This record gives sequence, structure tokens and C-alpha cells, in this order.
Amino acid sequence: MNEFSHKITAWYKQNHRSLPWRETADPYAIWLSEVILQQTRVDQGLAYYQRFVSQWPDVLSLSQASEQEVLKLWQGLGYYSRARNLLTTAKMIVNNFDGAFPADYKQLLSLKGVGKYTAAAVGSIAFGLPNAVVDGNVMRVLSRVFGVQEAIDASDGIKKIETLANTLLDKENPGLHNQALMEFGALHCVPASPDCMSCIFNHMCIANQKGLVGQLPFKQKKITLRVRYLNYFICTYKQGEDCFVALKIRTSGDIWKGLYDFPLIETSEEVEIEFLINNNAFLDWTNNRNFTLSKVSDLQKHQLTHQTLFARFFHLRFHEPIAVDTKNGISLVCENSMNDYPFPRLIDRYLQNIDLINC
DNA sequence: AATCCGGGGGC
DNA sequence: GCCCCAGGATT
Repeated sequence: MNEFSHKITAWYKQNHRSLPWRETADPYAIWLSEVILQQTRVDQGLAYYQRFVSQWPDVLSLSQASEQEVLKLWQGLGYYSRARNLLTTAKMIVNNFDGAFPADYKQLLSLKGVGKYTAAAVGSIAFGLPNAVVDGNVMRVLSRVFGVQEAIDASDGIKKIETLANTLLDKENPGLHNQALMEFGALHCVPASPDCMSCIFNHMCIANQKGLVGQLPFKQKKITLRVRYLNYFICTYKQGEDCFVALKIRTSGDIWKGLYDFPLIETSEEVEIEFLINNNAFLDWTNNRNFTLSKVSDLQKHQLTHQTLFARFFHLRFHEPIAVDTKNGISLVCENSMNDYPFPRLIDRYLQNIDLINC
């Protein structure tokens, strides 16, 4: 074993957190944890992991769930394609792999939602395969310790880190090595103001020697923000004691695919209600039915990584049954059963705030 | 190679 | 405000 691996695994044995997916050798549990933790902190993902293993203890039970159920349990975690791919892969394992995760890097890579990182993580941790993981932690630790100054969001920098990671990997115990490196990045070699004085690598860390810790890892790309205005219509119709709400499933090529929101008109700036009601898209689906504007919400700001959303909710109380056109994804749902539907955080938060929709 | 996809937390 | 997080799919 090389000195780097020796030091970092020794550090890991002393300092690692006790986490449920570390108490098992079950590939299903390890895969599930890795998918949940993609672009997600342990603190945020832990409760989701526990709910998922509790609801679906094995890959067979998960494979029999509906997409709506999986998205509902995933609600609030973001990057919802992970949840849809999770279900796809569970079905692949049951149907194409005889119910067992393959102990092979390339076959793991063929699974939906499993890229190089997750294939290496599941392979090394569950099966002892000799593939080095490269995630945000590994990028940060290796770029600092070995002084990699190439941009880690461009191909040459990434390739350099990948080569370094595979050279350093302890092939006798790759799962331990990989987890140690990531845990060290998560707990000690943190993004902002790490404690380099007490670091096990401070004598050999090139970034520390050159005073570059604050500048590594280097990224060259800037994120560009898009601003969108979402004018939502919460359309209700009261029938007897029941309040029905028109929900709309989100479909193609945009945020929140598979989740539900309301009929909306999107604009590039803030607009008046008169503009919205005279809009063709609005007239189309209300089909000239009679309604009362019963409430207008404040403007709600919701920040995504690449988008700033401003949403306003217009409550429309209809006096005759709402036309349900399943072609455009609108369904009339009893308010009592809204808990079964997965909503984006923006929608869920608003619904929590207003408590009940006043029909 | 570039772009898109969420939400929460640290500073 | 800006950056980051146990990244992956699509084009």
C-alpha cells in the first residue's frame, strides 16, 4: 500500500461517521445510498435513505413501486431524474440481472442513473472491484495535495485527477480507500477554510506549501442564471362536501419532470391578472367557464441552481365543473388525496402556508 | 464539450 | 449573494 492510502485509511478508521449504509454489504442498500448522495450532502440525504429502505427493503419491492410513489418519497430532494432512474434500474436488476446487482464495472455502468462515479462506488464498496471513485471530494483533496492546477471542470483536469485517483487506489481494499478519501474531503479537506494545521497531509500537500489551498480546486466556468415568472392558477370546484383541484403533471424537457403543479402561464416578466386572463392559453383550457378570482398570493421567490423563479398563485373558484382535458396533463383531484402527489418544493411550501385551499 | 437538472446549507 | 454537494443524461 502506498503512503497516501495508508495515511488516509488510518485517518478514516479514527474519524469516520457512523452511517447506516456503512453497516451493510447489501449492494442494493449501497447503490440506493450512492444515488441519493449524488450532488447531495449526507445531512440532507440521510432521512431520505432511511425512508426508502424502510418502504422498499430490497430491489424486488422497489421494482414493483409506481413512479408516482417513488417521486413522492423523493419529494424535496431535487434532481428528480435520479428517482425515475432509480425505478428503471430496479426493474432492470429484476428483469435482466436475475434480481442481483452485477459485480462488474461495465455492467454497473449500463444501469440507468449509474455513471462512472456510482459504478466505481458500488463496485468497490459492495464487491471490492478496483475502480477509483472521483467525486467532488476526491477532486478537492487530490487537486490540493498534489497541486493540480488545471481546471477540474474541463477534460484535462478531470483526466489528471482520474489518473491520480486510480494510481493511488489501494487495490487490496478499494472500498475502504474510496470511502476514506471521500470522508476526508467531507470532514477535513472542506471547501472553505480547512484546518490545514492539523492535517495529516500538511507536510506533503502542495497547495498548503504554495499557499494555494483557497484557490484549489480551480474551476473555470461560471453559472448563468435564468429568470422566469410562473403565473399559477389554482382552480377549484366544489361538489357536495368535496373540493376538487386541477393538478397538472410536468412532462417534457424542463424542471420537475414527473412532478405535479398547476395550470400556468409563464412570462419573462411580472404581468397583471388582466393580461393572463385574456391570454389564449388560459382561455383554451378554462373553456369560458364561469369563475371567481378569490385570492392572489404574494410573489414567491424560489431559487434553483441555474434559475431564479418568481411565482404568483391566482386562486380561481369555478362555479361549474372544470373541463378535464387529459391530453394536456390536467387531472381533477380531490383535495383530500393531494398528499399522494409529488410536488416541487415551491408548490409544496405554498400549499403548506395556505393550509387548506379555500374552495 | 457544453448544457441542463433541485434543493439546502455555509459563509 | 456565491459556492458547494458521495453526478448523470442528453445533445
